[in-house]
Amino acid sequence: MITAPGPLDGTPLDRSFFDRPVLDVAPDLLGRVLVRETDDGPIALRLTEVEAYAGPADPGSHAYRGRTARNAVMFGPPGYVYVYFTYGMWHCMNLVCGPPGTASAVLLRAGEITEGAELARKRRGTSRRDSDLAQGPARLATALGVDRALNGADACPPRPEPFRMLTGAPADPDTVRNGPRTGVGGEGAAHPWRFWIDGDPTVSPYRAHVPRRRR
DNA sequence: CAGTCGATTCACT
DNA sequence: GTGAATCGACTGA
Repeated sequence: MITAPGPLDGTPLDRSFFDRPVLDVAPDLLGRVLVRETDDGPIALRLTEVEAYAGPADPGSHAYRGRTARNAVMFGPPGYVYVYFTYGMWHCMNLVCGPPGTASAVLLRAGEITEGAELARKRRGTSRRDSDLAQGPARLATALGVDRALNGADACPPRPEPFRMLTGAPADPDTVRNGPRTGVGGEGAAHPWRFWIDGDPTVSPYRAHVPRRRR
């Protein structure tokens, strides 16, 4: 039996897609589809907001002070997933870009769940609006069931697990905007390396960096 | 080895 | 808009 193509079908992105300068890859990821497979079922996310982190020279990047146990995946080959744990509660997910050693990555900040919204809502809370399911990097990771166990996972695997990236429908460059990265302070705030699809309801609100108050 | 603070989110006012 | 939650990586002594 032949079924119509759905959001889970499509051409997987080749690893070479990620083997380019991160500032080229980041805007090119908008509109493309990340598929996450688990025992609970598949879920598909159309990316609407990302941020580029450009290696050891980027003051906003985890790679800024060189390689550590946490950021080691960033220093490896492109097309792999870098997951970190933050604020004692949340996970955020990146895709490594550029040749090995470049230590660049794209933070996946927001997207539209195009398949598996029921599963996402089970993870995120039953009363969530659709546009809120993956509106923010930690919400996105939660919706996809991503945690540190997936740090280093292949986003371009021979078999479609645990992730695959599909070409999707790349965003029209005329609709792509860019500006400073959310929550990034210091020197890193100067770089306008946040990219999003203008007017998309799933894009998260911009917030400037706020230094934590002393207790 | 103790102090600091984070690529955040949520509840509450 | 403000503050709490919550923990571990990183820093510098």
